[in-house]
Amino acid sequence: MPRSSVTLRDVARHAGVSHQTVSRVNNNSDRVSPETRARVEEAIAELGYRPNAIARSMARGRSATLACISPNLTDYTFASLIDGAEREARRRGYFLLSTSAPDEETFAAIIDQLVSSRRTEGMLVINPYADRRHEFLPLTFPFVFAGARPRAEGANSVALDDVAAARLATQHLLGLGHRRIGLITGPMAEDCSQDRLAGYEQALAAAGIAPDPDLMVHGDWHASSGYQALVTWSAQGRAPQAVFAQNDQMAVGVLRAARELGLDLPAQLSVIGVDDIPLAAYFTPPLTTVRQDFAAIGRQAAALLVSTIEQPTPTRRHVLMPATLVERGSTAQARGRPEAAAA
Amino acid sequence: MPRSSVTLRDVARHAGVSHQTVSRVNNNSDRVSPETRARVEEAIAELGYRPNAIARSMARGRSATLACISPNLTDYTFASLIDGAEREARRRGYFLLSTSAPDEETFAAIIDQLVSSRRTEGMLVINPYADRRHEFLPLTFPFVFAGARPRAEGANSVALDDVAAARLATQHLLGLGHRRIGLITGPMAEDCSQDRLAGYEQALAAAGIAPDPDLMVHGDWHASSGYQALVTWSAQGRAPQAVFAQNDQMAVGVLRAARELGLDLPAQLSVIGVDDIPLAAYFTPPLTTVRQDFAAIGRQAAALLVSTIEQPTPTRRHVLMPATLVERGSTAQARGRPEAAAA
DNA sequence: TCGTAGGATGTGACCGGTCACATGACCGCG
DNA sequence: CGCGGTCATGTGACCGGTCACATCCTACGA
Repeated sequence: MPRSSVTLRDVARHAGVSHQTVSRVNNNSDRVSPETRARVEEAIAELGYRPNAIARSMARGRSATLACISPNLTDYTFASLIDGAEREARRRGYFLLSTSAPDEETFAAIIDQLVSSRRTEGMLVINPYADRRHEFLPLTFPFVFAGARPRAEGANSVALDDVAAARLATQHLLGLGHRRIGLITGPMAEDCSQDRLAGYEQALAAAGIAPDPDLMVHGDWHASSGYQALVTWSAQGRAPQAVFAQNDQMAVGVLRAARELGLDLPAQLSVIGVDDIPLAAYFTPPLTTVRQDFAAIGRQAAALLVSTIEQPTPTRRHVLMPATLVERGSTAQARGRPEAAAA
Repeated sequence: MPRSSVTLRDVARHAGVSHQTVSRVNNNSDRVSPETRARVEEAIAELGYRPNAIARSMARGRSATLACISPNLTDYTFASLIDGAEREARRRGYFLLSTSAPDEETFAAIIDQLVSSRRTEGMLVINPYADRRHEFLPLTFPFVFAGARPRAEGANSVALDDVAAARLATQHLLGLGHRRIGLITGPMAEDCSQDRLAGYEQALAAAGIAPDPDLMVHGDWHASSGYQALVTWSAQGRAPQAVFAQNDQMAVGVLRAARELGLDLPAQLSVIGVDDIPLAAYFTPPLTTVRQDFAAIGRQAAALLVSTIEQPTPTRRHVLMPATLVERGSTAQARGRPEAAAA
């Protein structure tokens, strides 16, 4: 794998043809005779020629590159989404370049480096409403949002059907006979927190239960906020029978707090989360959760982005992905009323 | 943020100067009079000009881009390493582009797309010995390995001091009075598994204990393999007093198996891992582990890569990063012999 | 008064591909 | 037999920057 800069013209000279003919061979044009093609291919192999992607991008005016930007790379939910997007992009002949921007400032800088400088043809934005970062997005560029509904501007987007997911979780708890169901939300600035709240309320309403504001706590997605929620409820003497945490991390925090408070799990407290993080089955008790298929969301998002780029007519779509219940050990029948079903 | 393709020459025309002068302003050359600079800057702002990164790369012959390739993006250890590398690269004026290659074939394709086509100036390879992927690396290109020792070819590398980390873990267990210490390794093709085995044996030797082959099991980094290890030991009636799992996931698997076997943790079994994954404190009992600073490893690796690129004389360095013990609840004094210290 | 140094600016080629178009050979058909 | 059509190939410009070098102007010392 020689590294010297062998160019198209070097190959042309070596093969005794014009640079254009080499270009045609490179691009599998059918306007080349088999003999010439063979000769050129031989020259390419001999010289170890590899086309220069930068020059090609320059000449073609397109980079065949997609970008993906998320608040960080370490969060499992983002990472697995990116993983899916990367595969799909590759499958469609694009290269996916992923970066992270912890704050708005970095976000703006990256947008400038990627979009304004024309390094990329489209962009996948994960969690655009994590802060005010969405305000830095140029309007006339192909974007797809992942994990959020598009707002005013209206980019395409792909997300979990958060309302349905929350309904599923809540219904599961209701089905077990629980009536006092606590809710721990994510940051309310994010769509998914809003939507999961809506789903929770819908399920409650369907069971004829009025949501109790004392049973709702706002968390920040981290385990510690779930932990804190239960500790606080408990201190106030108003601990729920069951808790729906809007993500697994917070659910795990609840589990820990319950253990430290000496509760018998799941007998005295049922806990359900959302996501199905990799080690969910290894907590005590194994976590019941509503699974979302991040890889599928990523694939969908990448596919949507590609079609947005390639199709002249701008579509405005919001794709919702289904959630599935994964029952493990952290939820159980409500005590004392074995068959008290809701609704 | 206008998206039209305003070029350098458009700006030049608008400002009534030559294209070169605009280029000089762009690059903060001091060879421009303040008045001219002001005029050009005004034109830039008016037209919404943004330099085209592709064209610049082309003309300069360098892309100011680094690439990072890992087996996947979802593994926390990789992701946090990349996160650190990304920050450092940015700080040094490079853009870090990260990709993942699950298998050798994809790896080779990506190398081709990134390296041979001159899109990137250097590359960070995470876990180069995950399979035979390292064989696809061109020798004459700036590489830095992360999480592995360089072999024959000898690229630069940065990794945890695995030997010391394993010694630390083993010494911790020895210090608690344990003598029968089980070891669960990662895949033996990887350096870190080898090195962690060496550290374990060193600590044992220093305590005058001969390693017992029956107490060593090979795992695959996944929790299930840790789970399986304890189940098997137990079935054979040779369960150890304490287990050193070469990573946290496997340690968590051991924890779960122990619980299912009805063991009282940590009284009947001490477990220690390596990594300090995010939710380590939320398992039951909270996991004692040897922490490695992935972000720091990533930063170091990026820094080393940049200096390799920028310095003409090729250095061959292998940087080792320190590990620290994080004591939580999964390890405890050996039963019956409260002060039986080793060595 | 002139030569010259050095700052400010302009000129044209070049990076390595692709594009649009030109050319020449060969073919079939009226 | 001449002409249009198709195929294989070549020519030169072009993408949007940067580089090396040329040029012009001014100030300063001899």
